Amino acid sequence: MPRKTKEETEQTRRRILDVALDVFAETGYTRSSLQDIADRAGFTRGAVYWHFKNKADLFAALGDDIEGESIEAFEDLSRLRNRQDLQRVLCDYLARLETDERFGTFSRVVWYRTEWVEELEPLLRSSRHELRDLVQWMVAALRQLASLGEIDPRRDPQKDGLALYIHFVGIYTIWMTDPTVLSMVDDAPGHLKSFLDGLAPRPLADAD
Amino acid sequence: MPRKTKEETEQTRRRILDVALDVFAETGYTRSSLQDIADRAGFTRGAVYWHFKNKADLFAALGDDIEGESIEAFEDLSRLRNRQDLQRVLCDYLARLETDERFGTFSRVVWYRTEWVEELEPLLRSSRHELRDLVQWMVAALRQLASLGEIDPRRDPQKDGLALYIHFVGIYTIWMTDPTVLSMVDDAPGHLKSFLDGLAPRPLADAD
DNA sequence: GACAAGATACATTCATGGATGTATGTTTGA
DNA sequence: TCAAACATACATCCATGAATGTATCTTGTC
Repeated sequence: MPRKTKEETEQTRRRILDVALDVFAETGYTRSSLQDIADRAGFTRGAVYWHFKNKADLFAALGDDIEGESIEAFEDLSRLRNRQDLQRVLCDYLARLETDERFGTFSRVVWYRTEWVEELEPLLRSSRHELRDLVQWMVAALRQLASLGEIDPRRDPQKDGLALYIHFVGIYTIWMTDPTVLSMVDDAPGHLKSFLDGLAPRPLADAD
Repeated sequence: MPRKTKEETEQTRRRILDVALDVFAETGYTRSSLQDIADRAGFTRGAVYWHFKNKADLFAALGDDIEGESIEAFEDLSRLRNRQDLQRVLCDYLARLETDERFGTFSRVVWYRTEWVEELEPLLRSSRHELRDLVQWMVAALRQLASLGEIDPRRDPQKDGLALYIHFVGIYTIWMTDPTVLSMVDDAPGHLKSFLDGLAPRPLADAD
């Protein structure tokens, strides 16, 4: 039954996107066939090819749809005024993985259900690389906070940035590979806070 | 030219294994074809099918060949006598990723070049799951050290075990996704040591 | 406001290629 | 000479992508 309402058309597009995320999460990107996606969405491959150029394009559309401006929180350093701001940025991102199911699932697909191949580099770049570049951002963030007197000036921001990155990636990866081990909302903030507090100017006597 | 010496036969088997590791690392498991592997090894698929049942079997053989008794270091807790022992076990494992190139490459293939699918579960289990189960081991290890007076008894081994696991997985993952960010041999020990030292009975005054 | 005309939103079909697995050669070392 | 150690050939399957079919919504026109 062709030629539907614009609204119906948009529904089928979203339906395909939703099913694709599930299928990718179950089967992995490479082994997922457009046939299977179309079947489970209740359409044929014709519908998929109408809305998306091919599987890679479908995957990219999924990313655009889900990620949106998620990582933009890491963009502007100037807004970081104290350690708590930094903690909030990091924890908000982590918490969203748990809160926003589609975001969490998609991230898991990107990291652990998709074999890295050159063809997919531009698609994975947005997700994988942004996370990879986070070290630099963290070092810069710590420098910024140090200049504001929020961090002991005698510390090495390079080294602390790496340590912070280790914490972040560790939490990220553990949750990715097994969400039952820790909770992004309940456990992550405590770990990051205790680490960031350890960077404070005076060890434990800042009762100002 | 069939019917070779036993030694020659073993050479082709190893050659196929070596090439397979390279191909898997480059192309990813799913997209690697036995055709490509055979070509680059200088044989035909016939040779591959002679030595291995199929691709999954080849992958499993690779794992057996490389991993060997690598994780057995984590087996017996009883040998842990002090914090340094624990640090050594962890650091040795991490360092081996960098030192033993085949081990490092294979681990990367398992985690980041292979889409998780049911068919491969028994194969990935040995690598992925052992790492996943490490939390439990770490908690137990910390309990053991606490009973030996190596760790402040007022601390929570459950929480510290998770924190240690976060460190370990963080370092592991960062190196996996980009080995240039940190060195397993040079950087990892320092990070783990400073964490473990923080668990000592008396904060900073144990100059016994 | 009714009615073509054309575009849309798919379904169907087909051609192609690539990968797998198996069956069958073929040569030579033991 | 037999069987090991491959090479070759073959049958099968499945996914892709494009081409084509088609029914219906939309739009312009009177």
